Amino acid sequence: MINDIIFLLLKKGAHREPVRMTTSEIANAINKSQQTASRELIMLENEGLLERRKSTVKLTEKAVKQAENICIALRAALNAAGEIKFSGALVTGLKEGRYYLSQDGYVSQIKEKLGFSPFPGTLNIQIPASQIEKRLELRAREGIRIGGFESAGREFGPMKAYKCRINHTQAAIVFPERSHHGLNVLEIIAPLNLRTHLKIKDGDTVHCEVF
Amino acid sequence: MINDIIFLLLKKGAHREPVRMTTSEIANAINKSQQTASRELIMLENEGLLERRKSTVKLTEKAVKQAENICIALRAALNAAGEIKFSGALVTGLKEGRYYLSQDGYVSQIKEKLGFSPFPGTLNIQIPASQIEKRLELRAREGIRIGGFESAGREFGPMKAYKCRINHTQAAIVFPERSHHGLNVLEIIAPLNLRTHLKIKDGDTVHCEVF
DNA sequence: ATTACTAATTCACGAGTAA
DNA sequence: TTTACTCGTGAATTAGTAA
Repeated sequence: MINDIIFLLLKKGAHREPVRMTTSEIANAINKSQQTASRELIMLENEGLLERRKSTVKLTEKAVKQAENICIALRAALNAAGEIKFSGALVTGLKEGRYYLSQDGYVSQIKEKLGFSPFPGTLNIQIPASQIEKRLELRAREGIRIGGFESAGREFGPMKAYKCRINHTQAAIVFPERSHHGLNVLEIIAPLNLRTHLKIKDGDTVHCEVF
Repeated sequence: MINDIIFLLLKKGAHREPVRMTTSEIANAINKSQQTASRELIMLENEGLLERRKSTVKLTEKAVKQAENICIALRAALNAAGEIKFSGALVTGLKEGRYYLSQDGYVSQIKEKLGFSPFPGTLNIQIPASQIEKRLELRAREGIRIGGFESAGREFGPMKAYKCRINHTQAAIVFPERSHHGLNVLEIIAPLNLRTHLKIKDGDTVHCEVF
């Protein structure tokens, strides 16, 4: 899964700068013999995961990448558990949603991957700071990827979507990869105009349940 | 380090509800023989990391805690690289800081572990939503633990502290384990009255650099 | 001192199979 | 079916040393 020595070196900061550690010290730290530590270091070196220079060790970029991937996978697995619900006040956005959601590049993907044709416009929900951790948690989840594309010389970035219900109506939260909003605004897309359909206006509290 | 089977079960959501998986299926998923999977499951069961009931498996609280700790340690090690800086507006808190920081249980520990005698009062900095991710990152780091205690029949919870500089003056960020503040307020303690020392007032932008 | 080789040992693995 | 036992094999680990 993840190598003990790499984990140890990570904790010692060996991905930042070379760390002075003998094979015996490493062996001691991982509860193995000096011989095992020596052998493993040779193997890790051959795999290109670390570099040595007169009894200093430094992790390579490759090792860090590998550790990061494991970390992300673990986090996703651990979090994939709980239901996520938000509630916040309806606010008016910058009206760009209408423009983006009239781009066929987005529309066709949303139809295909989310199963509805989006109303041209986003609903913006301002969530309190207490829900921001949940927002980060959600974003760490797998989600549905809407790819970016180019159209009329302009570039449209990719985004991630999560199916949800807004006051019990089918919708989706979208996280554009390059968003103009801060962490406290959720952007919602839906097959119809939620404002008129749900009879809601700015300031009303809106509930959002991810599934 | 982290067990393949536990990782697999986590991905299958076995920490939420019992998951139906035979030893052969598990063996297949981790590229081992059915016999090895069986043996490992027995061992994990003996260690109290999972429970079985007619070919369903469920991870225990202990297993989840263990995985969480590994995840946090990994994240902390990986992130330990970058400097963390905050900047935000000085705000007035609930004035409880003064009360807490006159408790000898806290004062003596702060003297010992942070190396200064705290001015009785906290400085509260309101950070923008864009810095909340950094705040979570900081909290995932090791930090200096200030233990909880009881005094005069009242319970004082533990907290974590991180040495920092406020506008170049020595101080520390504290995270009470049970905080009244949301994620957007940082509480700072220092050896002197920072408001008068730095000549700052509510609304002024304050810079905080962790090291 | 430290590292890494070779040889001895131990322990993890999977085949076969019973329950 | 599935699970888990025994046991032979070999890979992983350590002891003993050389460099």
